[in-house]
Amino acid sequence: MTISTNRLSARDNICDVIRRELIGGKFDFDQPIREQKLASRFGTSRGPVRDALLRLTQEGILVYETNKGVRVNSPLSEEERSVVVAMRLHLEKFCLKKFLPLATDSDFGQISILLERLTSACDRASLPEVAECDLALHRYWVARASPHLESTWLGLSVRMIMKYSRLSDYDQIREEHDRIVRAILDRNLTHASLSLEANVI
Amino acid sequence: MTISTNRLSARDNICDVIRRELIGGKFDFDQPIREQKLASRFGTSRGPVRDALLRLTQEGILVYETNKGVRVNSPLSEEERSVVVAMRLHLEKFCLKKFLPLATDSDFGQISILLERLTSACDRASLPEVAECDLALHRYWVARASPHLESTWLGLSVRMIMKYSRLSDYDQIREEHDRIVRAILDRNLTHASLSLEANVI
DNA sequence: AAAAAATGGATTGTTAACAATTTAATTTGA
DNA sequence: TCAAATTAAATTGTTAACAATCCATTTTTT
Repeated sequence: MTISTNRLSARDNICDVIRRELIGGKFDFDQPIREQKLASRFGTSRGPVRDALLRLTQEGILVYETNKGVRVNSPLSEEERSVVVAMRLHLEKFCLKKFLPLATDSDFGQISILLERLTSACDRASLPEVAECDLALHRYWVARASPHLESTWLGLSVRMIMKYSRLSDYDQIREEHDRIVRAILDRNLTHASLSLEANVI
Repeated sequence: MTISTNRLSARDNICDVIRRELIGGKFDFDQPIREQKLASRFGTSRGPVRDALLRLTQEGILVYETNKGVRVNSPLSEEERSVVVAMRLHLEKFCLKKFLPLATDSDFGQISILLERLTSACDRASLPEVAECDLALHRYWVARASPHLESTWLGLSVRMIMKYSRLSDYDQIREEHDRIVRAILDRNLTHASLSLEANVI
């Protein structure tokens, strides 16, 4: 989560790195995650690692079993995924509606930068980076519109994006986000919502 | 969360107790929560307390700030709440649809017991207990229909139920849940969904 | 030989001490 | 007197050691 911190702690750092790798598909489903292994990898003790794993558990990426540690959660069924998609869409459309009127030039600048990064990641055809930039872009307007609902949105989105077969067509991703961002810069809510619906599936 | 454990650890215990108290309105909004205080109260060290607080943070009940600890999250705005309600309703109706065909007599027995507890809590007019029993009842069919989405559902529901002005009318609560459970025992999806819509608002 | 019991290694759960940071109180300076 | 700088207390962040539990292997028992 890291809701606005200056210097991010070991825990936050570990959490972000692991989440990125999980999103990028670096671990297999049901694969157990060992605390000590991560601790030595990040050069810390098991404490911060445990904290990070607990957070990811609550996000639904990992599953926890007492005295057995965590493992990568198995993927959602098609039905479950469609429910999550609908919820995320509902939430994100609400956030867009709230965001557009209060968006400043600075916001537009930030969004342009994030779109730039996403485009660049698509060019490099790097799936982990694409997934991360994709989330970061959407997250921007969610966080601006409703900090309260940011963690809810993150949980849904991360769960959605895992096992992302759709992420093969980088041209399409770039195109879809181009369209969303253009609509946002025009403050055109209808168009932005429609573009979002085409993208979040 | 405690996704199926035999003996629950200090962390799980603390987490459940604190969540219950938060739902019951024992803490004020924005009130800071001190680790040491809880630790001595539960007779443990700060470790398990930290774990529990992190979990509740991810559920959205608490807010975390680096080096400053956690505090009770401020309540959702009316708009935000209506979005959460819509999401929860969507999710829970899906779960009902999945649950009804696979429900066994044992399930019906469990649900009846949970309803009994809710009714009893209403009789005692104990708000914390009513809130807890309410959640436990709904949670039952969610967990049975889709363990994957249980934590998502919990996050939405807990966030919804905090600051529960609606929970004043205990007769209505009992009535609404009576209706939902009756529809479930009849395996009447249409009726169950409608009763749910009247309840989750 | 098969099932049950015991063993040892690996892993998680918990603790207490220490380090780093924040917060409040106190002192200092203009 | 008021604001800035300094100190002290409170609080969180991290660590390493120890306890409890799980899991695979070996031994024992029938």
